[in-house]
Amino acid sequence: MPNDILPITKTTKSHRATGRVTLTDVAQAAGVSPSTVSRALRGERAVDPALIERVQAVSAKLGYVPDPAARALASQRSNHVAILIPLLSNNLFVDLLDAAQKTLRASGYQTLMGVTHYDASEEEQLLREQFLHRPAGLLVTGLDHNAVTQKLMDSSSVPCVHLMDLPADPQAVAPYCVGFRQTDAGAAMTRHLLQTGRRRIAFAGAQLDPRVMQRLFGWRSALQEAGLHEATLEFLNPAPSSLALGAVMFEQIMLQRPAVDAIFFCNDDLAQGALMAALRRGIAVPSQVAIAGFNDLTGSDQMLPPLTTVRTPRAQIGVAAAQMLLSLMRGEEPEKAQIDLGFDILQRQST
Amino acid sequence: MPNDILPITKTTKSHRATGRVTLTDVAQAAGVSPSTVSRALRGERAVDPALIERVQAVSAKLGYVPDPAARALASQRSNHVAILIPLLSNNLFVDLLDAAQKTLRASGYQTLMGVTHYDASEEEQLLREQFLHRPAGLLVTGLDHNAVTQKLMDSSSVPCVHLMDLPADPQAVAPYCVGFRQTDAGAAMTRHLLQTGRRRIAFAGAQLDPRVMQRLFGWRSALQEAGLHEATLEFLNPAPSSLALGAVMFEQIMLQRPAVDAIFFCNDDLAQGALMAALRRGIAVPSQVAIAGFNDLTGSDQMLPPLTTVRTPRAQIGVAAAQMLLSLMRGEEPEKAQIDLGFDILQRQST
DNA sequence: TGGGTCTTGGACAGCGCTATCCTATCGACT
DNA sequence: AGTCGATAGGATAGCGCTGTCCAAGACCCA
Repeated sequence: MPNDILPITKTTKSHRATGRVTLTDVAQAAGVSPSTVSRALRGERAVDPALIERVQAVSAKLGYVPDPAARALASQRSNHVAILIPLLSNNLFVDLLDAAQKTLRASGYQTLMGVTHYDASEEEQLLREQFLHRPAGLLVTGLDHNAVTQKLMDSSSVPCVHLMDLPADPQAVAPYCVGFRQTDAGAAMTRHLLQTGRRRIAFAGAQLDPRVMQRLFGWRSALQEAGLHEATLEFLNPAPSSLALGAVMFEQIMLQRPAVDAIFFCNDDLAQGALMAALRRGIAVPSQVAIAGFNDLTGSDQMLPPLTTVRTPRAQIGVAAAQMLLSLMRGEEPEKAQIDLGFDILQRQST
Repeated sequence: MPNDILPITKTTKSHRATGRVTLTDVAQAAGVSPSTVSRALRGERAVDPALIERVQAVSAKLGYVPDPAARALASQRSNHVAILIPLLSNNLFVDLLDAAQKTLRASGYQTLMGVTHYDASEEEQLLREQFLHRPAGLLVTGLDHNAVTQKLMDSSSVPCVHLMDLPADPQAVAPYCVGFRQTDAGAAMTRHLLQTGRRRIAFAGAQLDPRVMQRLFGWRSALQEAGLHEATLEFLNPAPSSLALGAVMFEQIMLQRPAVDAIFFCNDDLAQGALMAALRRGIAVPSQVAIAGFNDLTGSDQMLPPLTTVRTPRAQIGVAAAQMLLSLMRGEEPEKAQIDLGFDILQRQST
């Protein structure tokens, strides 16, 4: 024999170096080609029912699990869904994330979370990073994005659903979105306060993100309608909202405009802080001043007095948006491109 | 010519079908081999500094971005880090997630979040799913896992850091973990209450996860030390903690044991709910009964009276655990396998 | 000056899948 | 019977990287 040098023996020639059970292993064990296994397992194209069953049995016996990385590389798409939210420190978004994540996972998708901190350039950067993973879909908060972000989304062909907001013009050929009309909600709460006989209704807003601004616009239009709007009743602070800030804003308002008879806070944490401050100062709520919040965050029903607020369907938004995205990812056209989940005025004792 | 059939013309033979700028494109443009580009960009092995610079310049000019899926497939590891937390509805874990996620992202890692709902089999299932993505590292809450989960982690060779808890025996050849001693914290708060002259100190716990139980043990041992422990002072409820539950438990305790002079709640949301209930009932805090909480959640300083609680370093835990994981993923051995970040008793007016 | 080590670049073979093309078989209809 | 189309399986070529092996040159010391 010319070949006197022993060939390097592959000790386990039937096994991959990685030790992983591959599609090929299943194919060999089932006596079919890898293509067939791939098709049988994915339900792609027509495969003989008996074969499908055999392949599934073999693959279960061997404990085969498809490799997402190989899949992503070969098919140019992954089972990731990116979700961009502004903050993790606002329960509102956490509820949204929780609901969306749960719904997507039930359909086999992995959620990639990104926190934008209300920063357009951070949003852009996050989107770029997420797109590298070839997400199958995208969930993004709000409708306002900078031009580059918008272009990234438009040119990517990744299905995208927007959360929380609805476009001002319902007729517009708009993106897919699930939410409610923030402006209407702001106006509705203001009208509720008017109905309870209030006449000097202040608006207290923090963070000043687009949704807060829309609530402000709603408040304005309702007051203008009633002929009661004054610019000096607007108290805006760009800092993130919190109980502590609510307390501070409350005291500031009572100092500057002692005659206000209602304050509409743009978020419940502010309103909760205000309620606590009122308690400390001995200011009677609602007899001296009514206090209203927004979002019905946890604890608002436990306040003294319990807080009147706007109940917003954030968990439902998360679920509905995820479901819409799921159908888009299946290549279907959802029944409605825009879903308005509405809101409720939750009247409690603070107004 | 025998070949009278025109060959299918590759219209853009220099471009990939996907249109993506690949490593090979960069290599050609820079006049080097793909291997060299790969090495230059990753800082792997020694490459001529001048070459590195040229490759970087070319790659920046072409806008090259490595494909994570291809990378994961070829190298058998990804830039994902899996993080398992029990709940998203407890701010404690959200803070942890936020901090860890931020730290990891700064080093180029993508966070894959998993929510276990305190369910061992869900934890196991999540871990299996996450492992498919070949995470570079794993962050997991607590030290208690079922046998299968433990085996999965042990046999995976994925570096893993445990959050929040420390093993009872500091000498044990233990896993990597960052947290503080829950038992000590429970005992410390109890001793604080004893120091303020309280003698009938109840413990109110919800959720009853391992950390709550350790706080309970701390409370027990401190009271036993003082000869003041009674089993009937323990009020435990497996429901998730919330303000509403805190209010209910408070009223229940005041009804069953009207003579208690202090209640130590296992979490601030319970304590906050209790404080609100006391306010509604006109029960004086702290003169009739002192109330203490745990975790210093947002709003505890705004209560009436402000809540005495244990400040726990959850954000720091997230950061430190992420940093420890980063060094493990670099293949380094961290200075300490266990980091105790301690806690503070935050005395406010409720005790 | 000769052999050894160290350094640096390239060639090449996959990683585990999917998509595309191709072939064989079957039935139906002219 | 012959042609056509539809159906179901297989062969093959990548997807875009990395890890391993190899070779060429630089460097060093005796």
